[in-house]
Amino acid sequence: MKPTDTTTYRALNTYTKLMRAAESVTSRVSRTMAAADLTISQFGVLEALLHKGPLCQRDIAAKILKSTGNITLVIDNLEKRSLVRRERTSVDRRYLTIQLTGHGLELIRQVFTRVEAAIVAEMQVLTNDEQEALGVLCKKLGLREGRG
Amino acid sequence: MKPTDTTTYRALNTYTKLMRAAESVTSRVSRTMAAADLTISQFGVLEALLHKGPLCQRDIAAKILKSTGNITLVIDNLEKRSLVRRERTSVDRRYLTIQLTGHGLELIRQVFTRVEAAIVAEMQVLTNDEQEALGVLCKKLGLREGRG
DNA sequence: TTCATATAGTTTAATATTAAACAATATGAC
DNA sequence: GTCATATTGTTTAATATTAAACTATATGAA
Repeated sequence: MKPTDTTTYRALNTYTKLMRAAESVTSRVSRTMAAADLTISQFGVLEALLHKGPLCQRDIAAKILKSTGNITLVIDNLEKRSLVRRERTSVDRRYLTIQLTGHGLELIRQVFTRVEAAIVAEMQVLTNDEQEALGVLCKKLGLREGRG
Repeated sequence: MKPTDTTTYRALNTYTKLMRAAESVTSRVSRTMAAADLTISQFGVLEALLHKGPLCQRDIAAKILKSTGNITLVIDNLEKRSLVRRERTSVDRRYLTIQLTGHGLELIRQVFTRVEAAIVAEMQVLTNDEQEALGVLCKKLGLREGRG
Protein backbone atom coordinates (compact mmCIF):
# COMPACT_ATOMS: atom_id res chain seq x y z
CA MET A 1 0.00 0.00 0.00
CA LYS A 2 1.23 3.48 -0.82
CA PRO A 3 1.48 5.91 2.10
CA THR A 4 -1.51 7.85 0.76
CA ASP A 5 -3.59 4.71 0.76
CA THR A 6 -2.63 3.92 4.34
CA THR A 7 -3.59 7.42 5.39
CA THR A 8 -6.91 7.20 3.61
CA TYR A 9 -7.62 3.75 4.94
CA ARG A 10 -6.93 4.80 8.49
CA ALA A 11 -9.04 7.95 8.20
CA LEU A 12 -12.01 6.08 6.73
CA ASN A 13 -11.81 3.42 9.38
CA THR A 14 -11.71 5.91 12.20
CA TYR A 15 -14.57 7.88 10.67
CA THR A 16 -16.74 4.79 10.34
CA LYS A 17 -16.13 3.71 13.89
CA LEU A 18 -16.87 7.19 15.20
CA MET A 19 -20.16 7.31 13.33
CA ARG A 20 -21.17 3.81 14.40
CA ALA A 21 -20.38 4.52 18.02
CA ALA A 22 -22.37 7.75 18.02
CA GLU A 23 -25.38 6.17 16.28
CA SER A 24 -25.24 3.11 18.44
CA VAL A 25 -25.08 4.99 21.73
CA THR A 26 -27.70 7.51 20.59
CA SER A 27 -30.14 4.82 19.58
CA ARG A 28 -29.88 3.11 22.94
CA VAL A 29 -29.96 6.25 25.07
CA SER A 30 -32.90 7.69 23.13
CA ARG A 31 -35.09 4.78 24.21
CA THR A 32 -35.18 6.33 27.65
CA MET A 33 -36.45 9.55 26.09
CA ALA A 34 -39.00 7.70 23.95
CA ALA A 35 -40.31 5.98 27.08
CA ALA A 36 -41.36 9.43 28.31
CA ASP A 37 -42.77 10.30 24.86
CA LEU A 38 -39.98 12.73 24.13
CA THR A 39 -38.06 12.89 20.87
CA ILE A 40 -34.33 13.55 20.99
CA SER A 41 -34.96 17.16 19.99
CA GLN A 42 -37.67 17.65 22.58
CA PHE A 43 -35.41 16.22 25.25
CA GLY A 44 -32.61 18.49 24.04
CA VAL A 45 -34.78 21.59 24.41
CA LEU A 46 -36.04 20.66 27.87
CA GLU A 47 -32.57 19.75 29.03
CA ALA A 48 -31.17 23.06 27.79
CA LEU A 49 -33.87 24.93 29.70
CA LEU A 50 -33.25 22.82 32.81
CA HIS A 51 -29.54 23.55 32.89
CA LYS A 52 -29.31 27.01 31.35
CA GLY A 53 -32.61 28.53 32.46
CA PRO A 54 -34.98 30.39 30.11
CA LEU A 55 -33.63 30.84 26.57
CA CYS A 56 -34.79 32.40 23.33
CA GLN A 57 -35.48 30.12 20.40
CA ARG A 58 -32.38 31.14 18.51
CA ASP A 59 -30.14 30.12 21.39
CA ILE A 60 -31.98 26.84 21.72
CA ALA A 61 -31.50 26.16 18.01
CA ALA A 62 -27.77 26.80 18.38
CA LYS A 63 -27.58 24.58 21.44
CA ILE A 64 -29.19 21.53 19.90
CA LEU A 65 -27.87 22.13 16.36
CA LYS A 66 -31.22 22.40 14.62
CA SER A 67 -32.74 25.05 12.34
CA THR A 68 -34.84 27.84 13.85
CA GLY A 69 -37.79 26.63 11.77
CA ASN A 70 -37.52 23.27 13.42
CA ILE A 71 -37.31 24.80 16.88
CA THR A 72 -40.57 26.63 16.25
CA LEU A 73 -42.26 23.27 15.72
CA VAL A 74 -40.54 21.52 18.61
CA ILE A 75 -41.57 24.32 20.98
CA ASP A 76 -45.09 24.24 19.54
CA ASN A 77 -45.35 20.58 20.46
CA LEU A 78 -43.88 21.05 23.92
CA GLU A 79 -46.24 23.98 24.48
CA LYS A 80 -49.25 21.85 23.51
CA ARG A 81 -48.27 19.46 26.28
CA SER A 82 -47.81 22.40 28.68
CA LEU A 83 -44.17 21.51 29.26
CA VAL A 84 -42.90 24.97 28.28
CA ARG A 85 -44.39 28.39 27.69
CA ARG A 86 -43.43 31.27 25.39
CA GLU A 87 -43.09 34.76 26.77
CA ARG A 88 -42.54 37.84 24.65
CA THR A 89 -39.63 39.91 25.98
CA SER A 90 -40.64 43.49 26.67
CA VAL A 91 -37.17 44.93 26.02
CA ASP A 92 -36.74 43.53 22.50
CA ARG A 93 -40.11 42.41 21.18
CA ARG A 94 -38.58 40.12 18.55
CA TYR A 95 -37.46 37.67 21.19
CA LEU A 96 -39.51 34.93 22.77
CA THR A 97 -38.25 33.63 26.08
CA ILE A 98 -38.97 29.96 26.52
CA GLN A 99 -39.56 28.79 30.07
CA LEU A 100 -40.21 25.44 31.65
CA THR A 101 -43.60 25.10 33.31
CA GLY A 102 -43.84 23.38 36.69
CA HIS A 103 -45.00 20.27 34.91
CA GLY A 104 -42.14 20.53 32.40
CA LEU A 105 -39.57 20.97 35.13
CA GLU A 106 -40.85 17.95 36.97
CA LEU A 107 -40.81 15.82 33.83
CA ILE A 108 -37.36 16.80 32.59
CA ARG A 109 -35.86 16.26 36.05
CA GLN A 110 -37.18 12.72 36.11
CA VAL A 111 -36.27 11.91 32.54
CA PHE A 112 -32.87 13.53 32.78
CA THR A 113 -32.04 11.36 35.77
CA ARG A 114 -32.84 8.25 33.76
CA VAL A 115 -31.02 9.41 30.64
CA GLU A 116 -28.02 10.28 32.78
CA ALA A 117 -28.03 6.76 34.18
CA ALA A 118 -28.25 5.31 30.67
CA ILE A 119 -25.29 7.41 29.55
CA VAL A 120 -23.23 6.39 32.57
CA ALA A 121 -24.06 2.76 31.80
CA GLU A 122 -22.92 3.21 28.19
CA MET A 123 -19.65 4.77 29.24
CA GLN A 124 -18.87 2.05 31.76
CA VAL A 125 -17.44 -0.09 28.94
CA LEU A 126 -14.55 2.39 29.04
CA THR A 127 -12.19 3.01 31.95
CA ASN A 128 -11.95 6.50 33.39
CA ASP A 129 -8.76 7.17 31.48
CA GLU A 130 -10.28 5.92 28.28
CA GLN A 131 -13.26 8.21 28.72
CA GLU A 132 -10.98 11.19 29.28
CA ALA A 133 -8.93 10.26 26.23
CA LEU A 134 -12.02 9.84 24.07
CA GLY A 135 -13.25 13.24 25.20
CA VAL A 136 -10.00 14.91 24.23
CA LEU A 137 -9.91 13.29 20.78
CA CYS A 138 -13.55 14.09 20.06
CA LYS A 139 -13.05 17.68 21.11
CA LYS A 140 -10.25 18.08 18.57
CA LEU A 141 -12.48 16.74 15.81
CA GLY A 142 -15.34 19.01 16.71
CA LEU A 143 -13.27 22.14 16.78
CA ARG A 144 -13.14 22.84 13.04
CA GLU A 145 -15.22 25.50 11.34
CA GLY A 146 -18.71 25.19 9.92
CA ARG A 147 -22.28 24.55 11.01
CA GLY A 148 -22.06 21.82 13.62
CA MET B 1 -17.88 15.81 44.79
CA LYS B 2 -18.87 12.32 45.72
CA PRO B 3 -17.34 9.52 43.65
CA THR B 4 -20.71 8.86 41.99
CA ASP B 5 -20.93 12.48 40.92
CA THR B 6 -17.45 12.37 39.43
CA THR B 7 -18.33 9.26 37.49
CA THR B 8 -21.53 10.79 36.20
CA TYR B 9 -19.85 14.04 35.33
CA ARG B 10 -17.13 12.31 33.37
CA ALA B 11 -19.58 10.09 31.51
CA LEU B 12 -21.82 13.01 30.54
CA ASN B 13 -18.86 15.03 29.36
CA THR B 14 -17.50 12.24 27.23
CA TYR B 15 -20.94 11.55 25.81
CA THR B 16 -21.48 15.17 24.85
CA LYS B 17 -18.12 15.46 23.17
CA LEU B 18 -18.69 12.23 21.25
CA MET B 19 -22.05 13.46 19.97
CA ARG B 20 -20.72 16.88 19.07
CA ALA B 21 -17.78 15.44 17.20
CA ALA B 22 -19.96 13.06 15.23
CA GLU B 23 -22.53 15.74 14.35
CA SER B 24 -19.87 18.24 13.53
CA VAL B 25 -17.91 15.94 11.22
CA THR B 26 -21.10 14.59 9.62
CA SER B 27 -22.44 18.02 8.88
CA ARG B 28 -19.22 19.05 7.13
CA VAL B 29 -18.68 15.82 5.21
CA SER B 30 -22.30 15.69 4.06
CA ARG B 31 -21.83 18.96 2.18
CA THR B 32 -19.80 17.04 -0.36
CA MET B 33 -22.74 14.67 -0.79
CA ALA B 34 -25.24 17.53 -1.03
CA ALA B 35 -23.12 19.09 -3.76
CA ALA B 36 -23.91 16.00 -5.87
CA ASP B 37 -27.58 16.15 -4.84
CA LEU B 38 -27.28 13.11 -2.62
CA THR B 39 -28.64 12.83 0.89
CA ILE B 40 -26.57 11.01 3.49
CA SER B 41 -28.85 7.96 3.12
CA GLN B 42 -28.65 7.98 -0.67
CA PHE B 43 -24.88 8.20 -0.47
CA GLY B 44 -24.87 5.35 2.05
CA VAL B 45 -26.84 3.11 -0.28
CA LEU B 46 -24.71 3.85 -3.33
CA GLU B 47 -21.51 3.43 -1.35
CA ALA B 48 -22.67 0.06 0.00
CA LEU B 49 -23.42 -1.11 -3.54
CA LEU B 50 -20.07 0.19 -4.77
CA HIS B 51 -18.07 -1.67 -2.16
CA LYS B 52 -20.19 -4.76 -1.54
CA GLY B 53 -21.77 -5.29 -4.96
CA PRO B 54 -25.51 -5.92 -5.49
CA LEU B 55 -27.49 -6.26 -2.25
CA CYS B 56 -31.09 -6.85 -1.27
CA GLN B 57 -32.96 -4.06 0.48
CA ARG B 58 -32.91 -5.74 3.84
CA ASP B 59 -29.12 -5.92 3.82
CA ILE B 60 -28.90 -2.31 2.73
CA ALA B 61 -31.17 -1.30 5.59
CA ALA B 62 -28.94 -3.13 8.06
CA LYS B 63 -25.82 -1.58 6.58
CA ILE B 64 -26.94 2.04 6.83
CA LEU B 65 -29.01 1.57 10.00
CA LYS B 66 -32.34 2.65 8.59
CA SER B 67 -35.79 1.02 8.51
CA THR B 68 -36.77 -1.13 5.54
CA GLY B 69 -39.65 1.25 4.86
CA ASN B 70 -37.20 4.06 4.52
CA ILE B 71 -34.97 2.04 2.21
CA THR B 72 -37.93 1.47 -0.10
CA LEU B 73 -38.24 5.23 -0.49
CA VAL B 74 -34.51 5.89 -0.82
CA ILE B 75 -34.24 3.23 -3.53
CA ASP B 76 -37.35 4.67 -5.23
CA ASN B 77 -35.66 8.02 -5.46
CA LEU B 78 -32.35 6.59 -6.68
CA GLU B 79 -34.26 4.53 -9.24
CA LYS B 80 -36.06 7.62 -10.54
CA ARG B 81 -32.66 9.13 -11.24
CA SER B 82 -31.53 5.88 -12.90
CA LEU B 83 -28.69 5.45 -10.42
CA VAL B 84 -29.77 1.95 -9.35
CA ARG B 85 -32.19 -0.68 -10.63
CA ARG B 86 -34.25 -3.34 -8.86
CA GLU B 87 -34.13 -6.92 -10.05
CA ARG B 88 -36.39 -9.67 -8.74
CA THR B 89 -34.37 -12.73 -7.73
CA SER B 90 -35.60 -15.88 -9.48
CA VAL B 91 -34.54 -18.23 -6.69
CA ASP B 92 -36.50 -16.51 -3.93
CA ARG B 93 -39.03 -14.16 -5.42
CA ARG B 94 -39.40 -12.13 -2.24
CA TYR B 95 -35.97 -10.61 -2.69
CA LEU B 96 -35.08 -7.61 -4.81
CA THR B 97 -31.47 -7.32 -5.80
CA ILE B 98 -30.39 -3.71 -6.06
CA GLN B 99 -27.69 -2.96 -8.61
CA LEU B 100 -25.83 0.16 -9.60
CA THR B 101 -26.48 1.31 -13.16
CA GLY B 102 -23.54 2.48 -15.28
CA HIS B 103 -24.57 6.03 -14.52
CA GLY B 104 -24.85 5.26 -10.81
CA LEU B 105 -21.46 3.61 -10.72
CA GLU B 106 -19.86 6.58 -12.42
CA LEU B 107 -21.51 9.03 -10.01
CA ILE B 108 -20.74 7.19 -6.78
CA ARG B 109 -17.11 6.72 -7.84
CA GLN B 110 -16.71 10.43 -8.34
CA VAL B 111 -18.59 11.43 -5.20
CA PHE B 112 -16.94 8.78 -3.05
CA THR B 113 -13.52 10.11 -4.04
CA ARG B 114 -14.51 13.57 -2.89
CA VAL B 115 -16.14 12.37 0.32
CA GLU B 116 -13.08 10.28 1.06
CA ALA B 117 -10.91 13.35 0.67
CA ALA B 118 -13.19 15.30 2.99
CA ILE B 119 -12.97 12.57 5.62
CA VAL B 120 -9.18 12.42 5.36
CA ALA B 121 -9.10 16.20 5.79
CA GLU B 122 -11.28 15.95 8.89
CA MET B 123 -9.08 13.28 10.42
CA GLN B 124 -5.87 15.19 9.80
CA VAL B 125 -6.46 17.16 13.01
CA LEU B 126 -5.48 13.90 14.73
CA THR B 127 -2.14 12.13 14.48
CA ASN B 128 -2.03 8.57 13.20
CA ASP B 129 -1.80 7.20 16.72
CA GLU B 130 -4.69 9.35 17.87
CA GLN B 131 -6.85 8.08 15.00
CA GLU B 132 -6.05 4.50 15.90
CA ALA B 133 -6.80 5.17 19.56
CA LEU B 134 -10.09 6.87 18.72
CA GLY B 135 -11.06 3.92 16.55
CA VAL B 136 -10.42 1.46 19.35
CA LEU B 137 -12.42 3.47 21.89
CA CYS B 138 -15.33 3.98 19.52
CA LYS B 139 -15.41 0.32 18.68
CA LYS B 140 -15.78 -0.57 22.35
CA LEU B 141 -18.72 1.80 22.69
CA GLY B 142 -20.45 0.45 19.61
CA LEU B 143 -20.21 -3.16 20.69
CA ARG B 144 -23.14 -3.30 23.09
CA GLU B 145 -26.46 -4.87 22.28
CA GLY B 146 -29.49 -3.29 20.64
CA ARG B 147 -30.54 -1.72 17.36
CA GLY B 148 -27.59 0.34 16.15
C1' DT C 1 -50.99 -31.26 0.73
C1' DT C 2 -52.10 -27.78 4.05
C1' DC C 3 -51.61 -24.59 7.41
C1' DA C 4 -48.85 -21.91 10.70
C1' DT C 5 -45.04 -19.16 10.73
C1' DA C 6 -41.43 -16.35 9.02
C1' DT C 7 -39.41 -13.13 5.84
C1' DA C 8 -38.88 -9.26 2.01
C1' DG C 9 -40.64 -5.42 0.60
C1' DT C 10 -44.52 -1.77 0.37
C1' DT C 11 -47.77 1.39 2.09
C1' DT C 12 -49.70 4.53 5.37
C1' DA C 13 -50.00 7.95 8.94
C1' DA C 14 -47.63 10.66 11.94
C1' DT C 15 -43.80 13.39 12.79
C1' DA C 16 -39.27 15.62 11.95
C1' DT C 17 -36.19 18.32 9.30
C1' DT C 18 -34.39 21.82 6.30
C1' DA C 19 -34.00 25.82 3.19
C1' DA C 20 -36.07 29.67 1.73
C1' DA C 21 -39.43 33.18 1.75
C1' DC C 22 -41.70 35.99 4.92
C1' DA C 23 -43.43 39.31 8.90
C1' DA C 24 -42.31 41.95 12.76
C1' DT C 25 -39.08 44.42 15.26
C1' DA C 26 -34.62 46.65 16.18
C1' DT C 27 -30.33 49.35 14.99
C1' DG C 28 -27.49 52.65 13.01
C1' DA C 29 -26.14 55.99 9.48
C1' DC C 30 -27.59 60.10 7.70
C1' DG D 1 -37.00 61.24 12.04
C1' DT D 2 -36.12 58.02 7.92
C1' DC D 3 -34.43 54.41 5.43
C1' DA D 4 -31.30 50.51 4.70
C1' DT D 5 -29.94 46.63 7.05
C1' DA D 6 -29.95 43.05 10.83
C1' DT D 7 -32.25 39.83 13.46
C1' DT D 8 -36.11 36.80 15.60
C1' DG D 9 -39.39 33.84 14.84
C1' DT D 10 -43.02 31.78 11.55
C1' DT D 11 -44.63 29.63 7.53
C1' DT D 12 -44.33 26.80 3.47
C1' DA D 13 -42.91 23.15 0.44
C1' DA D 14 -40.20 19.38 -0.14
C1' DT D 15 -38.17 15.46 1.75
C1' DA D 16 -36.89 12.06 5.33
C1' DT D 17 -37.92 8.91 8.92
C1' DT D 18 -40.24 5.52 11.67
C1' DA D 19 -43.60 2.11 13.39
C1' DA D 20 -47.13 -0.62 12.19
C1' DA D 21 -50.25 -2.73 9.13
C1' DC D 22 -50.13 -5.03 4.96
C1' DT D 23 -49.04 -8.17 0.58
C1' DA D 24 -46.52 -11.69 -1.45
C1' DT D 25 -43.57 -15.39 -1.12
C1' DA D 26 -41.09 -19.18 1.23
C1' DT D 27 -40.45 -22.91 4.75
C1' DG D 28 -41.42 -26.61 7.55
C1' DA D 29 -44.30 -29.54 10.40
C1' DA D 30 -48.15 -32.53 10.55
